[in-house]
Amino acid sequence: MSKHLIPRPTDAELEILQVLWQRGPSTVREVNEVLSDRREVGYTTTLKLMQIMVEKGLARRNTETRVHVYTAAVEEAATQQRLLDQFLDTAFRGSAASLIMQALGNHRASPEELDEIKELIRRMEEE
Amino acid sequence: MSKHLIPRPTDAELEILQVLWQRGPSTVREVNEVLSDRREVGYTTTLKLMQIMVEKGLARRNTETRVHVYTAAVEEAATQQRLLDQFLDTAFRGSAASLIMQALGNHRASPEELDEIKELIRRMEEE
DNA sequence: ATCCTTCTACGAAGATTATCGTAGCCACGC
DNA sequence: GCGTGGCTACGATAATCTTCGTAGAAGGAT
Repeated sequence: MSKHLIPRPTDAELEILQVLWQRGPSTVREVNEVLSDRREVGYTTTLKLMQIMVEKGLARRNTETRVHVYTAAVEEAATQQRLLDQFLDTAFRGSAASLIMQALGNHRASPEELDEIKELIRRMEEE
Repeated sequence: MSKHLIPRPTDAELEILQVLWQRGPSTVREVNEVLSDRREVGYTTTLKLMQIMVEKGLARRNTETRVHVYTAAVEEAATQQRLLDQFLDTAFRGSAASLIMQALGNHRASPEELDEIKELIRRMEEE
């Protein structure tokens, strides 16, 4: 709504944002069905959360049709960046390198992804 | 206390864990002074949190001396790993590569750190 | 001994999250 | 035209987190 300041999404809100980012504009039912695949969650729970997200400015909705359609109002990359910055501070005392080492060491990355990362490092070293 | 399950530390708890990891065994006053450098926080607030952390199994304390000395009861690396796993899921849909790309792209890493990361990638590719 | 400081213990309040029940609305099928 | 199913709105609740006030014990200084 008001242009004030869009707050950091909570965990449940982030879960919903992920669905909106992936599917694009969606109804409550559609989002709820995606969430329900992973865990049990009531329809009105999802509805309420999405209404709150509109209030907070995290999502928009079109109320012209009877069944409202919701859209993410924040960008995926920008949101991830914000969350990452904060996570880096609180969990890794700001050391990006040590976070990267942990992430690399414990999660499978495909050869293509490794190539991408190497390429990025190469470009960074050229400065 | 009980061996049950040690929960994920909250933000405030993590902040305290950081201090314990960095300083080693510390009193409430010592921890509170470190925190106070960053933001205003009452002494009894820190005390209460540290007491709760003992209950949860996140910290231990020695009550033999009048002034209790607290120690982290969870390992830094293991805790970071747990937090990272969860963060990866909720914020990056589990894609470690995309998290790494974001982290690399937006946070300065020293040439030495880049070398370390390259070395790790090299070792991963040898499999 | 008494006062002052510093500590721990405890309870409680306020904020935030997540959850859902209930009520009411609306369209469509019959 | 009426009921049924699916939708939104709203309020309430429970759990969790964070914060701090107050009380009482324990030393140390005078």
